[in-house]
Amino acid sequence: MKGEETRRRIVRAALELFSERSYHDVSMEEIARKAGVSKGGLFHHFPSKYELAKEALFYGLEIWGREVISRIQPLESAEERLWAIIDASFDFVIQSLKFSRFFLEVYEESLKQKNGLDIWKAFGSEYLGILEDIFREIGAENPRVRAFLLGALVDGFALDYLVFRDEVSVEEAKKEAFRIFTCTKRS
Amino acid sequence: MKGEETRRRIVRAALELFSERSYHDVSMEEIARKAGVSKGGLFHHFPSKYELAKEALFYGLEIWGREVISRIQPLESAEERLWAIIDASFDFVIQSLKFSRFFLEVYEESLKQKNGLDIWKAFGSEYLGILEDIFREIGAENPRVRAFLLGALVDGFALDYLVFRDEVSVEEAKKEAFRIFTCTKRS
Amino acid sequence: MKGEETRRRIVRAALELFSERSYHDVSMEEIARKAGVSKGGLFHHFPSKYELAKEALFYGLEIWGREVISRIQPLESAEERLWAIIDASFDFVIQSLKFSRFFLEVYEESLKQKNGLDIWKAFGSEYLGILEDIFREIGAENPRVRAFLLGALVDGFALDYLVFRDEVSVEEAKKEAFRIFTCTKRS
Amino acid sequence: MKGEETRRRIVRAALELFSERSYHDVSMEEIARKAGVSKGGLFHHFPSKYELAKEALFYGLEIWGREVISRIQPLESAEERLWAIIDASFDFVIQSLKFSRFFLEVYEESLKQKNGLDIWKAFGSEYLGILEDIFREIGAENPRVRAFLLGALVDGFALDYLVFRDEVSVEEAKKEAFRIFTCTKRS
DNA sequence: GATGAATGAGACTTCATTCAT
DNA sequence: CATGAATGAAGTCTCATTCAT
Repeated sequence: MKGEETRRRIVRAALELFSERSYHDVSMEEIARKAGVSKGGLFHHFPSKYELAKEALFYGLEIWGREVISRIQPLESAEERLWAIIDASFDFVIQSLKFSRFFLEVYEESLKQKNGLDIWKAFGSEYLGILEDIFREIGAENPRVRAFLLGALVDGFALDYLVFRDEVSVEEAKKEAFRIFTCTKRS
Repeated sequence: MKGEETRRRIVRAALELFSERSYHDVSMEEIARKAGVSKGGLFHHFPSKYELAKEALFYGLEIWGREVISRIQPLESAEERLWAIIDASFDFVIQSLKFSRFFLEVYEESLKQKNGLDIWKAFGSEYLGILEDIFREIGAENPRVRAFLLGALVDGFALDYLVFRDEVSVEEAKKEAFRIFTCTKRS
Repeated sequence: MKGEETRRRIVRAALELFSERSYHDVSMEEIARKAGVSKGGLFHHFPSKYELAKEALFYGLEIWGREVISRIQPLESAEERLWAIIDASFDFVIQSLKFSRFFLEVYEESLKQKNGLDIWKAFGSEYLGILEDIFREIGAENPRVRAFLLGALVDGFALDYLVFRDEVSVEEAKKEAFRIFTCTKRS
Repeated sequence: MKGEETRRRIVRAALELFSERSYHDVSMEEIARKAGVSKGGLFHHFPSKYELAKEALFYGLEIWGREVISRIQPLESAEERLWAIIDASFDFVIQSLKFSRFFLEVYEESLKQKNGLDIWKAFGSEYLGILEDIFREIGAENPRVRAFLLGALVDGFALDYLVFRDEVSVEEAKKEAFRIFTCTKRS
């Protein structure tokens, strides 16, 4: 199946470019060049730039998701699993610093589409579900909300770290995040 | 001075539009129309779209900053002040939901400029300094990092709330955030 | 190949327009209209106005160069060849009066480009080489410099003739130019 | 008279800028800044950019003309005077290399004006008259045309020298020019 | 399946010029 | 005399998308 292979090549090229520069700064022409396809070829496989970006984004998220899950699976205690997630998330964030920006941009575009928001919930819910279970085990008062906050923290960290990278140590940040998110005040 | 008044009108128009739609979706033409100026007039006051956006962003940040500080000032205990900040920050995020996106976009543009990152540090440092003092008083192990994490949480919250607004209650989020950020494990 | 044909049509349209009016007075829109292409089509074939102008200029120069060489080839004596060149050069200048202005304008633009001067040397050197050989045969003291001066004279003539066309006869100018450039003082 | 002084300052600023960069590349704003005047001030003194450029050009030409004449006056023989002119002209050309380009540009603009050509003849005729007298004394067959050719040579030299400055020595060029322009074949 | 020529709308920006103050 | 805010037309260029081959 030659088409499938081409399609994958396009998605990978797009993901790389979108992870480096902003949605509007990457042109279809450039993606085509990088993927070794003609411009027409792109539109043969994807009806629009937005659809391609969306697919590239989810491709990236899936890779990351699998990574996280594989790290968690062998672990027993909720705290260990939480640490593994924080560890993996923060690492991911600084490995592909601009990825979150890409996330936001695709999100931005999705707002202009009909029912554009729907695609996000599916993904987010799965992630939140895992965290929620962990926080419930730990004994947090409001596991769902705490899960949401950790997600937000990771996303925000991705943004801010770009600015303050020389003032904050990632390892310290992980430890502090772990510390506060495992906090269960009893009183 | 007539110029100053026009300039302010432009900044306000820009802020409004940028808070609603993305940087690339708002054209200078549109800003001009909304401000009641000619397109040329815009460039008389601002050398480029980016500079205008930057000014509009900082105009917005300043408003918000003043609001937060006025809420904090009368408060005595560190915990009260922390709550006031969380309260104000989350409220601000909800009120002008898209503002953070705008923040990110200007930030994005600034990466393309020479020394583009510098402008952020000044603002961020002031904010972080205030938080750091609070966390020191509270007795956090690593006040600087915790301050940074709260900043990140707020930024991330702004993003994610757009997607999950019907699943998460802002008030619950505030409370949970306050809970974990005031956590000081002694053990 | 359809693209090649369109490209040629564009170049020809550009040459015509640039030969009539100045670089800044001719807009890409106008060239597109004349070539029967859309504005975007121009930029599909040429990355910028400058590149298009450059190509149009060299297209014109090549036509002229071929003409000159075909006139020279059958001639034996150096003096005959010199006359043929002067004859052809002055004629060319009169025929396409504004062409030299165009030459100068592209040259002007090239100064703003990196290594912009390089393109001229190649062309100029070939032309100068031919002249130098002729002057050496004639017995000029400094054939290289004299070749350069004849080139300069032709270029300057192109400019000045625009102003003084009703005071100077081209044929007389040719003769006088031939007279002084064949001069070899022995003393 | 304060106005006169301002006017002169503007003309000088304009001349400097136009000698460095092209007519279209120099904006009225820039001239105003350099002259220490407001943009409105420029238009108070000159009705348009073209008129200002024209005045600046003639201001430059006059300076140069006076220089040449002062060098010639004390000289007796026609050959000495010719040498002085060639010497001065070539020197002038390389001192303010871009001046001739400026000349051409103003000329270009003048073509768009009604009766735009007239202004040139006056100046050119004076210059040509002086040369013509010299060539008549020397015994040239066609003094008028030869005068015209020397003018053209100088203008063309200005252009070409920019490209070939490292291949041609100005002093050699002067000598060779003098040699051929004093040539009087008797036969 | 794939190509790449072609489109056309729209973007940012520049700039000479005008005019109220 | 002088200012500088304001204008509006025009310019170059970008880019997602379409379509004949």
